[in-house]
Amino acid sequence: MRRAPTALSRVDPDREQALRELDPLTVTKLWDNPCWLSFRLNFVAFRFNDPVYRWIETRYGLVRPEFVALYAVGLRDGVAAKNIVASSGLPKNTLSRSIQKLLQRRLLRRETDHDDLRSFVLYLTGPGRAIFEETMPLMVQQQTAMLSALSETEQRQLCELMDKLVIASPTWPTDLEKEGTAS
Amino acid sequence: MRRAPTALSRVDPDREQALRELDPLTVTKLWDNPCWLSFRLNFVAFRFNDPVYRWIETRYGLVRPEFVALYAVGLRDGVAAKNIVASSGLPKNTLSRSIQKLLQRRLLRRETDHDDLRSFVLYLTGPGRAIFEETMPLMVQQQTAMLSALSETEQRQLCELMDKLVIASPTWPTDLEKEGTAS
DNA sequence: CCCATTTAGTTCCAAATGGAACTTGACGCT
DNA sequence: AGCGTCAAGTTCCATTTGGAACTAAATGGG
Repeated sequence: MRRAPTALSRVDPDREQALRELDPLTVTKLWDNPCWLSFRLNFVAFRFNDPVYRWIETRYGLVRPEFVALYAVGLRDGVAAKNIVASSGLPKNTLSRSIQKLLQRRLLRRETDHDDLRSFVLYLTGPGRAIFEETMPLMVQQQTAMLSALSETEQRQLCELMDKLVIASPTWPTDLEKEGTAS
Repeated sequence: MRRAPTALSRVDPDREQALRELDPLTVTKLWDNPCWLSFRLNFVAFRFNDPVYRWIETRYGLVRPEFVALYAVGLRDGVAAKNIVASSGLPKNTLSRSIQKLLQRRLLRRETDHDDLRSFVLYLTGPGRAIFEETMPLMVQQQTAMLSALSETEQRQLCELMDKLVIASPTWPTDLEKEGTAS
């Protein structure tokens, strides 16, 4: 149960380089960790998220859940808070507050949903869309930089593999459970 | 700039199923989002992290940064707080507190590092290791469940692709920057 | 058609978080 | 050696977070 599947053996100058630049514990978590998947996912995701959210914060004064909401509405006009909650994993009171702040700053606009009077439908205002459109290319640029270590073929492979995982996700357990493995 | 690279076209019953079970905004973020990579990474990582941390919390009363610390020491005896900070992205005061709590609960033990008297070297106690060893198989089980949608070959591919990304990571920009792309 | 249950969003408040300043030790540089 | 800068870990405190209770609307039996 000790090691990750990727062979650590091959003599590879890039790998040597990476091993030298990364903290020894990080190296352990990446290559000597039975849970290699989650740590690598989190690691790569963090290297995307962290610059993005820091930039958004310093540039627009929007904190993470606020940008999550703005970005969601930017992708899909007319969503409701419940959709952002479902798609982000953030608690609904956090998102409620974030949306309030975006409404106050006139980056978002909302109308009551005539099919469900409890609910509101959200839209970007002009300034809101301006932020979205200024940020998107930078995010894509960061993604491109991160993917540039992979060939075109490998990029497509990665996309397809992630795709398969995501499609299978409804079948995954939502709770850890001790299996009834006797003995 | 609108869509993700994965073809949405193919008639695929599993995909149909997934599209029906997921929130429409989630579907947009996954398949109609120029930043498909980060969202898929975050999505899959969340589906691992969330059950794990909820279980740890209800079972042992350890909150996320506490378990991060315990797990790190479990993987690599004798690390210091600074290593956990570097490898986790959590702020150092948060980890300082988490380690204090683990010390109080006698799940961790520490000695001053004789090579650097500012620093402490951390070890798991018996009860600490018991938690680590009880949790690890459940985490591996969750990972196995999540990977079971992929064939052996695909699992190896994914591992290798993530590997390449991680190895390239030291070259990635740590800040978003407007490129000087004229016109 | 009414009442019990669920759902969208908000409010409350105790607890967690994280930036900044601080303490103590290490590391260079002359 | 002596001194300025840097690093490991802690403490302080204003802000953010998120569980739980709440309001109002929808849903679904009987």
